[in-house]
Amino acid sequence: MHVVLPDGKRLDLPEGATGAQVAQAIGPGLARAALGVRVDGLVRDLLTEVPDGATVQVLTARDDEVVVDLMRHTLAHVLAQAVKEHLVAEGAEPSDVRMGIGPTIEHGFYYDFDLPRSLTPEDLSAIEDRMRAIIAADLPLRRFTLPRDEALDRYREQGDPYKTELIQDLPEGEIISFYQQGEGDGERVGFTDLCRGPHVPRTGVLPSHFRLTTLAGAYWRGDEKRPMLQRVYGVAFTTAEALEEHLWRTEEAKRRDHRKLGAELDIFVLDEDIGPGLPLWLPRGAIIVEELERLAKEVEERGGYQRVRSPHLSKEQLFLKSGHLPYYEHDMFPAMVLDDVKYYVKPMNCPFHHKIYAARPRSYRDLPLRLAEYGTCYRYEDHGALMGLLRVRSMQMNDAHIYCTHDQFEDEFLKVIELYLAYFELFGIESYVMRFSKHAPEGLGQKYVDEGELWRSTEDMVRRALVKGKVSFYEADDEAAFYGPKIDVQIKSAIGREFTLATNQVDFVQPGRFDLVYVDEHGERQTPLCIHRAPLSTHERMVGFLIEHYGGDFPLWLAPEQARVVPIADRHVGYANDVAGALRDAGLRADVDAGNERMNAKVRAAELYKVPYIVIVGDKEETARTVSFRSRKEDDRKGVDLAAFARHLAEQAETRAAAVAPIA
RNA sequence: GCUCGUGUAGCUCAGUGGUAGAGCACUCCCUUGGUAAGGGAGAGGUCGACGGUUCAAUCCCGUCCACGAGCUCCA
Repeated sequence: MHVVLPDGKRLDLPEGATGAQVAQAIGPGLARAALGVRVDGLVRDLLTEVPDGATVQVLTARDDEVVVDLMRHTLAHVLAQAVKEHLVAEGAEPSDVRMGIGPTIEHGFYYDFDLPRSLTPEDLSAIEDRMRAIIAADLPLRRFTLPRDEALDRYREQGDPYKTELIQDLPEGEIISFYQQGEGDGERVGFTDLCRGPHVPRTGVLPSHFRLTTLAGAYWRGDEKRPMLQRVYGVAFTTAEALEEHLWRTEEAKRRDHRKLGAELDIFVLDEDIGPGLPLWLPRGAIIVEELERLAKEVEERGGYQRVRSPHLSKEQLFLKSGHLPYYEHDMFPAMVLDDVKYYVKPMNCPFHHKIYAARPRSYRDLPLRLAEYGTCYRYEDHGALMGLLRVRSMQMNDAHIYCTHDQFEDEFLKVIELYLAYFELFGIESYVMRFSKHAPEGLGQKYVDEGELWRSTEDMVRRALVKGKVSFYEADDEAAFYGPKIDVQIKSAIGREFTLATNQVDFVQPGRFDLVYVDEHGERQTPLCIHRAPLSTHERMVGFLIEHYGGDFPLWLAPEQARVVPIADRHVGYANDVAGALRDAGLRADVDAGNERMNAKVRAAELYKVPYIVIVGDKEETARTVSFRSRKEDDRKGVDLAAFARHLAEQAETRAAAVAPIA
């Protein structure tokens, strides 16, 4: 057999040659440095046979970004071996230490275990020490294969339900590969794992720049009905600098965490007496929410939306009609019973808007009808899912429902997408992913209304609209709403957790259930389509996200306190009040710090509060009717005309400017 | 909801089987200072809640609640 090298040279090899033999044939130096191979573009390890005629490139430590994944994968096995050693050393039976899966993830790896006892954070450092010892021992990895039946017997004999199940899910006749590192030798246990690979050739090449980070529970195969395993997470890098940088970034992210900044900047609080997931907006937070609403109202007014208002409660029958009961009941607060009638707090505004649509006959001339309301909804989210403002139980939706004909759908749907893209541009949101969330046929009648044909045709319609609008997106099965497919905009929080921000959903179900109709140009009664949209998400989640996005350093229009005037001495308080008054007259939020403190302390306090403009006034300013300021937005200035300064800030705020031009 | 962890003053955190401390913040007094902490005094806590063990519990045990990490779920 032969392989082709990247430079086009042909290399003849004995039958069944592995990646290691390719490296050896090229040269002994390369053989020592080799960590893996790239076979026809795919990363493989040195232990696996290469196919005849393949193009093979030998990978070394220089191929950092590729081999780091091989290393992480092998580190997961080393972790598993270390955990096994750790527990066997304290007397556990080796067969009681069961392994789930141990894949590579972004920045590192994890491994899931079913163990005779719970691991504690103290165990982690002991396990880490054992991992380092395994690396120091430079154990060679050995790859071998077994036919599916033999592999199955092997794990059945060991009474291992997890690996048995994994193999059972592989197709009949499949050859199963295993990786083994080390032989049984005193306290060192040999470790063999069912694994597809690829791995580095020996543990000695693994970097010491790794750290076990967290201990957590994880359901076997991600299924909440199945046993919960113990998951150990680790991060690993090829250099100490990369590890340090990662740990530093993690710390930095914590400083941006909206829960921390939200408390420091007095934006919101959560109170035990009120309940989990029910945030209180402090005055400063309320300002941010109201600025967002002001923006949305302006934009929607231009977009032909009409504002409506609806109650927080309704009788059961409304939600039976809408289909929220039973499809959505799990997420609703339980009913309250009054005079033998059940009332529910609303989890969504749509049924109310449908009733507003139905409040009078509609003609095709009324469509598209766009009804907007930032209604407060309540959803009974799982305790464990709650997170600051990003996942709450009381939320104000940036909601609207667009009723339109099938012909109008594409246009309206794309207009909504354009709307939230315009918002993202305003906020400077660049890293997001559009997810086209579709149903899963097996969920029909359970998670999704049982209308298979309608689901398919609606999804096709959405896909056509997206393609026509040249929007880049990916498709995700089993992520739709119960009433139809949707577009979700996925973003990441400061600490890296992914969640949905904006959403745009199609509803082909509820208009029919509510007998919503319009009379078309032929006098026929037709059922409209409904688009649910929340381009600013919920105001809770949006503010939570924006706090992190800006690191608390809001653009002027969103800043709760836009300017703080600091008088240098008590005799300047009068003029400081004049300055604040002039700014307020210009429509700005400005305060005077008249407290009994030195100016330095006041400047510091304002800086910590991230006030965009700190205005300093003393004798010079008072005499000349000017201000001096330091700003988070532009260069510091002294002796600026007060009226010009007020105009400068007012213009920034009115235009919702991100960048600031200097004062003319 | 599940697994693990945490819970002491408004915040950040010490601490002990004999009912508690620091720094910052807060209040008052002195200081009137030109761009990130001037000085002093004072006030502030049922040590998350409820049970149990004990002569005695903030500390040990149990249950619950809240929060955190992750899983599941989701705007």
